[in-house]
Amino acid sequence: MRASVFHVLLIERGEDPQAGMQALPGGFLSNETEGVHDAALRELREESGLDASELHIEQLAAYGEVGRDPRGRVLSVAYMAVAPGLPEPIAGTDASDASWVPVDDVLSGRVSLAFDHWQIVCDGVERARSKLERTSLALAFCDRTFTLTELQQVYEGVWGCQLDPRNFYRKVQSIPRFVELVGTVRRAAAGRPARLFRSGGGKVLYPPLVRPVSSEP
Amino acid sequence: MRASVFHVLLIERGEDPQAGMQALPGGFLSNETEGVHDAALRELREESGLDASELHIEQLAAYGEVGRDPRGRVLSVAYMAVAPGLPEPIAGTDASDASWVPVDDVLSGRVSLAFDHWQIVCDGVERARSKLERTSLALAFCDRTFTLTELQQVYEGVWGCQLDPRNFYRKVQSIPRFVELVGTVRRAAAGRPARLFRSGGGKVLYPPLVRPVSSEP
DNA sequence: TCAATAGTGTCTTTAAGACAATATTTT
DNA sequence: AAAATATTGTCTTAAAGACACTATTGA
Repeated sequence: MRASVFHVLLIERGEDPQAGMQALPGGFLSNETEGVHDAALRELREESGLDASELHIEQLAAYGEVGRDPRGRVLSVAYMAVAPGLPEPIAGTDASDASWVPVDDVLSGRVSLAFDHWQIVCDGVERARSKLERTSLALAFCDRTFTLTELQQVYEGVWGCQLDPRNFYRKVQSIPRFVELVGTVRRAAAGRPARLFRSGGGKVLYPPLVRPVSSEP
Repeated sequence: MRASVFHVLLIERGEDPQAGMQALPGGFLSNETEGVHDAALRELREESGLDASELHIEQLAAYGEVGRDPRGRVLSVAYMAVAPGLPEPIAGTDASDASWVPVDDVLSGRVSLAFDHWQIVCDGVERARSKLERTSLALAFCDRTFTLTELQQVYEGVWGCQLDPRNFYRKVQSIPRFVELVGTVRRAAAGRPARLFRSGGGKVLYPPLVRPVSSEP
């Protein structure tokens, strides 16, 4: 299996301002009885067809400086949802404007985004990188059961570095309540079958899994 | 010198809703030409007399669930400013409704707050505790020059734990670009004068200064 | 010289980093 | 048997934790 790549879901804007640009899915709060969290779920569903109610989702920050949107001082509350590898959005549906883009292409500017969405992606990526160290967030990138190789690929993909599998195995299994062995095994195309793990229930990693220094230049 | 205590600035609300309750300083955005960051500085100045433009200030999060404010779905964008020990707000001024309250009194519920401000304080405290590990945020709690004892008291006060001064001295001075010796010395009432340090310019602590496990039960 | 505070040194334990070898599967 | 992947183990180095002692001041 090749290495996992950390992607972000983008849509192509259909309307001005910035029609045709790539952007994060989003929209405006509806009526007064909708909280910001629900609005985030609704907008994601409307624009990409994804239901994040079963995913890890957390608020990133609010963006409300003047000039970030030509319509005036628009206040955006950004959320980050985390999911394991998902299928491509299906053309011809509600989600046909959506696509998964490697975060590196966004961070580096190879894909440019509308408004200040580049900054929002940066903040989200840094949030994810940081929480991988001290929380079990990495499991949100995995299915309910997973192999340690898959878990390692999450860390490598998000941190953008290579980790030694032997040291990773030892470290991960030494953190109390991080992962827990389930009896079964996953059979791959070739090679020795991998043992399956699930969450050990712990939310805080202690001692933390500290990323190598190279990750932030 | 006795241990430092981590405080939060609260005001007594003068108007309904929740008149008379303790609350975080805040208010509404003014006109369309004011960004959220500037609004935070303005409200802090108006309600407490503090000028945070020279302080460390960062956004915490946005709070916008229904039911958090009786006036409807009010969206609050919370900011956290960090300062070294400050004088008591002076009675008879704009700031006379403001006071410094130990965060423990808020977290424990001994002092109860209006709206969902308890949650906001919790989030801010956790943000500070967490950033002390991997960033030089602790220096924002110190004057421009400081002693290592003072720095240790910041960590102890924010984390709510005791640290061994010998291990702390060694650890702090081993982190590249964290602190830097300045030639001079601070003379206290009694005892050996302490060497003064200043920021070493680094913003990221690597290796991190990990808090002991007891801090989060 | 005593009380108070600052700072250094040493030993032990634990975790991280760098490696090589063995195990279990499919083809 | 060969290729592919998973897993375990060892040695070295670095960091954390637990200690006791020395240094420099004011009273």
